[in-house]
Amino acid sequence: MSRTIDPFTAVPKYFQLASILRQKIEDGEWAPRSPIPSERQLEVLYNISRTTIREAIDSLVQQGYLYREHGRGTFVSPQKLQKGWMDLTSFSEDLVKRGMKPGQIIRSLERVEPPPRVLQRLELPLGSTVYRIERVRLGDGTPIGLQTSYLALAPGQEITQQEMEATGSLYRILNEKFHIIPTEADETLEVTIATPEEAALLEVATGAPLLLNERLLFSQDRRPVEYVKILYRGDRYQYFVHLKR
Amino acid sequence: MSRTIDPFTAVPKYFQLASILRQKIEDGEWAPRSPIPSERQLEVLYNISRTTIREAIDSLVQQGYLYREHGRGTFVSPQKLQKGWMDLTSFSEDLVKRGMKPGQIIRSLERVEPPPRVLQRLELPLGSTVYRIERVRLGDGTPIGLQTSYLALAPGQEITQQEMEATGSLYRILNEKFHIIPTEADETLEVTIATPEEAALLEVATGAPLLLNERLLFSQDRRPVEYVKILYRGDRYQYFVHLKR
DNA sequence: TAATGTAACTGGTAGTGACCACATTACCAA
DNA sequence: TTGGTAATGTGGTCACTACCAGTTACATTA
Repeated sequence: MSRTIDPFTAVPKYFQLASILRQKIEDGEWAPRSPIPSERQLEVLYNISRTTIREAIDSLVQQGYLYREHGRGTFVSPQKLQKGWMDLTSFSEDLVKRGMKPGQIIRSLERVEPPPRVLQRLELPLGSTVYRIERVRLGDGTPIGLQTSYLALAPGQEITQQEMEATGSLYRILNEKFHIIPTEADETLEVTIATPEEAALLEVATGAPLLLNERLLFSQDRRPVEYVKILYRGDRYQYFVHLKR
Repeated sequence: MSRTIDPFTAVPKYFQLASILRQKIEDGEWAPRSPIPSERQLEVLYNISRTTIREAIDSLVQQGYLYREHGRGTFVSPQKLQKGWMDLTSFSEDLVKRGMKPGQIIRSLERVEPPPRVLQRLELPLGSTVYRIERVRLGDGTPIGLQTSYLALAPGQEITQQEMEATGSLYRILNEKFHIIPTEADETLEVTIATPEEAALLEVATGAPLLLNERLLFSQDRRPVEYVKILYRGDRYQYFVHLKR
């Protein structure tokens, strides 16, 4: 891990500095609620202008690593060890955190013409086709959720079952293969009752209470990318979000 | 509505500019996905340095009003008309958006010694007292949710029933009276079953499915401020979040 | 002793000037 | 027509400078 700034690399200095500072925080070198060196001290320490220092600190404040107090200093946030929200809404990571082994059964993976409601959400013209992925999500081998994803991929942009099984993460495929970086999402949650079909797949009684989670994912430029509907077993799942403003 | 920058006010120029730009976006003066004037043009238009221009634009990008494209320009985000998340997690605002009239019955409002689990969440020593507010939330006059808030207020920091009824918003009181600005929150949602007492208050059958929402609110410096538990009627409530990363 | 004021910190705001990296366009040559 | 290329306009990065606005500690004063 670099402890000094390399002025010759293509990596911006503010980014390098932010990495160095983040490292010190994560290593526990700076304790929570303790002040980091003042901006003018950092100026001397790393031989960087205050403009750049502030840019680095700004980004860490934004990410929740630091907080500022006018006239007093900049302090280390008591960290909750949480990564970005994408990790948290990633089903697999989520389960691992709860000490369960994630798994999935891919029920279907194909290009389809979805219900008009889905097209409307994805802001696509009527008659468009999208990629649909139906999965049963497992925790320690037993069903936990029933997930249907609709991806706004142009014809020609395809995902194979091998890719899904190899990476396991749909978001990694979106990122690496199609250069789509999800940045925002709208989610709703409500309670519903299991239909006979859903009950069978989730191995619960018909009429059992379920948690219904719908998500609309947006990319960098705010274009809708994915519409997902997930039905969770009410007795085996707890939804978690971390909100920042 | 200020359409020009006042250099003499205490309000920072970047903030004034951000307000002006936000206004133009909200008024629809600039269409979604259309470019706003370039940073160099704004420099001339408002007689402000590019440093300040960028600071204003940065904040609007952060808030989701604009997005940048390197080499092309800065563009208006297709807005979903959503304010900050605090407004959305505010029960009243939430209901209004759905076309219902919000209401509440304050069942109790007092300083108590809460269960140890609550103290632990609020990072307070055993034996501490907190402010507890129990409310029934109404939509169009009928019960929708059962809310219990625990506030980490020091003895002496009190809230009166009149204040609660006058402002209606707990967060406004926190902000204006105690200068506490909530900036982050952890929330969980899960499905539960109504106990007889809960069923009576919510006017549903015992055993009816409910949506249980727990929230831990943090202030600027990441100190836990409020722990809330809300039980929603499963048939009358849908939880909504907007996520950014 | 207690009040107070001031100096020396902290982060916050703002301007200027320079150069880099990327995208688009117009134009020219093959 | 095609393909390269240079000009130009965009946001991205960085340095240096100046002053404002809170906070704190300590010396001074009443």
